[in-house]
Order: sequence, then structure tokens, then C-alpha cells
Amino acid sequence: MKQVDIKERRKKILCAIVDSYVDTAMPVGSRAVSQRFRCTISPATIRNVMVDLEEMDLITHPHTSAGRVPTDNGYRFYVDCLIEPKHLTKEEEALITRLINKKCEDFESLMQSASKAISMITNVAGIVLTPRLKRSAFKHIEFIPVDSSRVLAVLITNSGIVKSSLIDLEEEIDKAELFRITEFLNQELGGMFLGEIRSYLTRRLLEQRDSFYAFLKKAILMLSAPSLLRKEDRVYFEGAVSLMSYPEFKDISKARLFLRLFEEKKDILDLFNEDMETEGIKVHIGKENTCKSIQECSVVTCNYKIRQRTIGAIGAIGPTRMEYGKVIPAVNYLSEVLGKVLEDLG
Amino acid sequence: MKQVDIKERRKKILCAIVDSYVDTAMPVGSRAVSQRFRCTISPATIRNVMVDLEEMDLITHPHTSAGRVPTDNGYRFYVDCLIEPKHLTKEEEALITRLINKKCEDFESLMQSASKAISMITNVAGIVLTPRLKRSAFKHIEFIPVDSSRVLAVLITNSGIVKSSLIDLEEEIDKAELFRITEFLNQELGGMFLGEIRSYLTRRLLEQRDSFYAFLKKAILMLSAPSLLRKEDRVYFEGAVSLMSYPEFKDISKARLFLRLFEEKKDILDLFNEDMETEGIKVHIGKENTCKSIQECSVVTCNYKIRQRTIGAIGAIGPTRMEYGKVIPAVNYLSEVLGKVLEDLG
DNA sequence: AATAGCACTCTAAATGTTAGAGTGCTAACT
DNA sequence: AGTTAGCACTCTAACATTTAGAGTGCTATT
Repeated sequence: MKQVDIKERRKKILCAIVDSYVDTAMPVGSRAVSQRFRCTISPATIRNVMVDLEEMDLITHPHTSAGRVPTDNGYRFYVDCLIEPKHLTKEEEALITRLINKKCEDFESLMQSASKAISMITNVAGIVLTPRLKRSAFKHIEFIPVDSSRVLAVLITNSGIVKSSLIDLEEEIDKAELFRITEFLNQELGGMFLGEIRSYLTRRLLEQRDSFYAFLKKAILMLSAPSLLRKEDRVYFEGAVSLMSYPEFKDISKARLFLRLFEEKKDILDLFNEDMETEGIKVHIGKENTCKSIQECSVVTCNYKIRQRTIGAIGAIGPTRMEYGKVIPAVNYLSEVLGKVLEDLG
Repeated sequence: MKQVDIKERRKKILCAIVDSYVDTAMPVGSRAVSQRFRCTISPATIRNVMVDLEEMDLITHPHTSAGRVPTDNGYRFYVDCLIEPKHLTKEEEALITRLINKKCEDFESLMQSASKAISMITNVAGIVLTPRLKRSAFKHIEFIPVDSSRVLAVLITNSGIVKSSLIDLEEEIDKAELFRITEFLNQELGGMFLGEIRSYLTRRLLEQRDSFYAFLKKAILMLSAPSLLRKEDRVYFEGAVSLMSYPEFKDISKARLFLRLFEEKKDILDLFNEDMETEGIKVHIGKENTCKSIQECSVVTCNYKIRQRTIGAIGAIGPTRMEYGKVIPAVNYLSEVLGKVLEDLG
């Protein structure tokens, strides 16, 4: 019973330290914590608890005579056990709907608005990955002859992505055949996930022979433009610049390290692609990140879906000292909104 | 005669100061300049000339006991009179061709490679504006029925841009009519500049009557999707992060001011759009820029063309202390290359 | 267990000091 | 004349020194 009580207080004090540090970015002294509890606990007592928390590697000392700062472990504990999922305010939800709806007819602006919305609400950088092409479903394809030997393939998916790719056939185009191929593909592939199309068609090819074999082979060829089915995903990244005013980045070399993510988005892509495999909110704190350039940052990600199927991911990134209680519900809420809007669009 | 001689030397000394400052970012002392001339001129003499140059507002003093630094006027004079247009080295040209050709099948990557190429060669940030839609020529349009009342319009231009836009017709689609409209538009508009299409069709509309009037009106309606003919241009911006290692940006607030361009690209767009009106290289130095966030930067821009017609602009941006002698030919060369590649693509 | 008191530690800001880079001026030289 | 050498002077940047105060850890007390 007493034990539980102690633990409870430790939690409260840790919570106070994290909250205060997140708010002010200054190491938190025992006096400051005491005041947070309206002086119901004296600084000396708090100091004792602080020593315990420090032994548990939940907080540290920058130096002897400084206040305490949460460690990565401290944040982890805070995120896992201490914050209850807060909800967004009505105003915040309204802001999101406004931002998203204003631009929802155009795919690019939609992605941009979504990442901007995250960044505005959380005060950290917002990230949105375009729906993964492989996970999108085939809706329609059309081939538009451009000149005597070149064709523009236009692919429409259920996630609202329209991909086009110029295909050089290196021979005269037979319009009738082009038409038959189009008909065939649209009939055959409707609703299929793009990632499966290639193997499906190759399988079909093995079963066929003679005249239909040649036809099918040509159809496959038409889909093989590199940018059509396996185009790399894009990353929309907003609000990173305003992060630069955080004291964490007052050292320009740290700022640069972080901003590099901007130009070299592969690390982000890898991280998000992996997180996409599992359901719901994921939080990566500081050193938990394998990627070195964000080991003083935290990343919050969430998958988003179209018709129950995960198709992409969104997230937020900022210094470990971020308002997890706000960031997590914001990312969560936006993943739902984005899924819905894309569903309507597709 | 003597007068001319003096002026000639002033020029040489200014040139030395600019070159040295561009190279080292340190205020240039009389001794350093003297050494640049292999001590053929003594520091004392140079000091005298420096006083003259300072009176002409071509150089300044950060403080009494510091070396000299070029003013905006100094750079202006340097750019206008002192550097002769250097050519790119073979290696640099090769690098450009390599970067560009690797990605030229895909429009987006082409733009990105072009701006990256500028940034790599000049060591400042590279900027590429997508071809302005209004200045591009109509090549082909296709309407793909998506569901009972919605159609996807796909527009192909001569600059390789493929724009698509979902159109909600709010009534059942008559396939035959859709086909006739497509035929009509493709026949009628081929080669026309997109900026002229709207007014052309409206003019035609006034001449017509009865059945054809209704037909034409519907055709116009089909082209009126907001993102189809008047979609805003995109800005590709590469290398800004590596600029951050310049001493000019060691002050984080200056860095932020500059990076804001990244997220808010309107200023860039305005500047480039204006420069696009005139032919060839334009250089804006420091305070010459109306936009406040780049008043300690210089911008070098150049239009690029398809079939003799200006269609977009590219450029470079960095601190006023940039290697103009390298940046100018690089931007110039890339504008030519980009035009040619786009011509082949379209 | 909780608290008050006190000596101790460490930082950050303020102040002082110094070396050296660079100028401006004057007088001498060509 | 224009050019140069010499020298006193200025200013900064870097380093050392001092000091106030925030915060701790420990011990004695309640």
C-alpha cells in the first residue's frame, strides 16, 4: 500500500518534470516542481524522489548544480504510462477540416494541406507519405497515342492517384489492338492491388498459348514503364523551418543535420514504410531511432487506410521534448480524416 | 592616360578584393591584396586605393581595424564590368548531362535533377520552375469516364507536362458526345498556347448558334476544371540545406529567414515570373531584391525555351558572396540544356 | 517519511586583459 | 605626381577572472 503510494508520487513528479521541461526547455529544479504541486510537497522531498528517478534512468543532470531533464527512457515511460490520450479541441478539429476541405479536389494540395495541418496543430514538423502505389487498387487504365510510336499510359487508382507515363513502343501503333488491350486490362484488373498485377499477369501468361500469348505479352509490356507501377513514393514535409526556432536547434550544425532529412528523404521513407506494417500510433523516442540524424528527435507515425486497407502513413517529427499529449491524438485524428477524404476522391 | 591607368588599377584591386572575399568570407586587408599581386604593389598604396573605392561605395569597413568587404554596389560593378563570362569545364558539362539524362524520362525527376545540377556546380541553391502551363502549347486531350457522372481529363502539352483533373459533370455521361467533344477539341486546339484557349473558345462561342452552341458550351465546361488550365507552377529547390554551412548563416535567425523561402515559395515565384519576361541572364544583388528575406542574398535567373518560346525559368540563389563567375555560366548553360531536353520530351 | 537548514558545486554572465590584424597619417623616396 | 615605409592608434576576438545565484546533497530535526 505504501509502496504503491510512493510509486504514485514518483509518477506524478516525473510527469511534472516532463511537462515542465517540455514547456520551458529549461532543466527543472526541485523548487519549480514543488511549486507545481502548490507547495504541498517540499523541495527537499522532491529532491529525494528525484534521486530515485535518476537511479531508474528516467531523468538526468546536465551538471551537478542544474535541474533535471527527462531521459529518453523518461519520455518513454511518460508516453506509455503517464499521459492519457487527450482529445483534440473543437477548434483544432475545425482547423483541420477547413485546411483539408479547401484543397481536397487536387491530390497534391491535399497531401500538402494534411502535413501542414499536422505541423500547425502540433508545433512540430508534419509528414505525409503519398499512398503507396503497390497497396492501391487498380481502377482504370487508358492509353493515349501521342505520335506514331509513342503512347501515354494513364493509370487511375482507388486512392485518387493518377499516374501517367510515356511509353515508347518502337513500332507503329495499331489502334485496334491498343483498344483491345485497354479493354482487356480494364476488365481483367479492376480492383486488383497494383503490387499483385505483375505476378498475376505473368501467371496468366504461362497458361496461355499461341495468338493470345502474344497479345498478353504485349499487354504486359505496356504496363512495364518504370514509373507506372513502381514509382517511388513522395514525402510531404511541412513545418520543419519553424522548428528551427527551438532551442534544441540553436546549434546550427544540429539544425543542418536535421534539415538534411528534407533533401534526403530516404531515411524518413524507410522508417514510415516499416511503421506502416503495424496498426495505429507508433512513437520512436530519441536514441530508439536507428537513423542517426534524428537521435535527438522523436517521431510519431500512424498508418492511414482506404476501405480498411492500410495504404500510407503520416506522422510528426520534432525534438524529443515535444508535446506528446497533443502530437499523438493529432496524428491519429489526421490519419482518419485523410483516409476518408481519399476514399471519397478515389 | 594616367587617369585610365588609375582606373584600371582600381578595377584590379576591387576585383582582387571581391575574389578574395568570395573565397574566404573574411574581410580583406591591404596586405592580403598586395600579396595577390605578388607584392608588386605595396599595402600602403593599396590602402590609398581602398579609400577611393570606399568613397565610391564599392567596398566598406565592418569596423576601423578590419579589412574591406564589397558592398552590393561593389558586387554589381564586379558583375557588370569585371568578370568576363567564363565557360564551364568539360567535367562540369559532363556532370550536367549525366544528371539530366539519367532521369529524363520522368518529368518530376527531370526538374529535380536540373535544380540539383545547378546546386552542385555552383555551391549555392538551385531553383527550377516548371514550364508555365499558360505558355505551353496544347498537344492532346483525353477524357476518361471514371463513373457514371465523373470524367478524368488528361491534358498533354508540348513541354512534357501531363495534367489531369477530375471533372464532376453532375449528369449522366453520353459516351458518344464525349467522343465528339474530344475529337473536336483535339482538332481545334492543336498547337495553341494554353493561355489563349479560353478566350479563343469564348470568341468562337459568340459566332455560333443553336445546336453547335450547346455543344461548344459543353466543351468549354469540360475544360474549366480549376486545376487543368491554370494550375499554379511548382518550384524545385535543391541545395538550400548545404548553404547553411556558409558563415553568412551561422546566425540561426538568418538561416530561418532564408529557409522560409523553402516553405513559402511565393516570393521566389514572383521574382522568377517577372524575370521570365526578359531574355537571358538576370542578376539581383542583395538589397536590389524587393523581397526582404533575400536582401543579403543574390539571385541569378535565366529563362528557358521550347522552340524559341520562353516557357519557364531557372536560377540560383545564395549569399551575395557567391562565385558569380561560375554561377552565371552554369545557370545559362542549364537553361539551354533543359529547354532541349523538354523539347525532346514533348 | 518528510522537512528545514546549510555547505558545496557549477554555470552563465559580467568584467578585465592581451595579442594581433589592420588602418590612417605623415614623411621620405622616386 | 604617385608610391612607399614607418608608426601610432583602433578595434576585435580570444582568453582569463570574478561573481551571483540556482540547485544540489547531506544531515539533523520533526
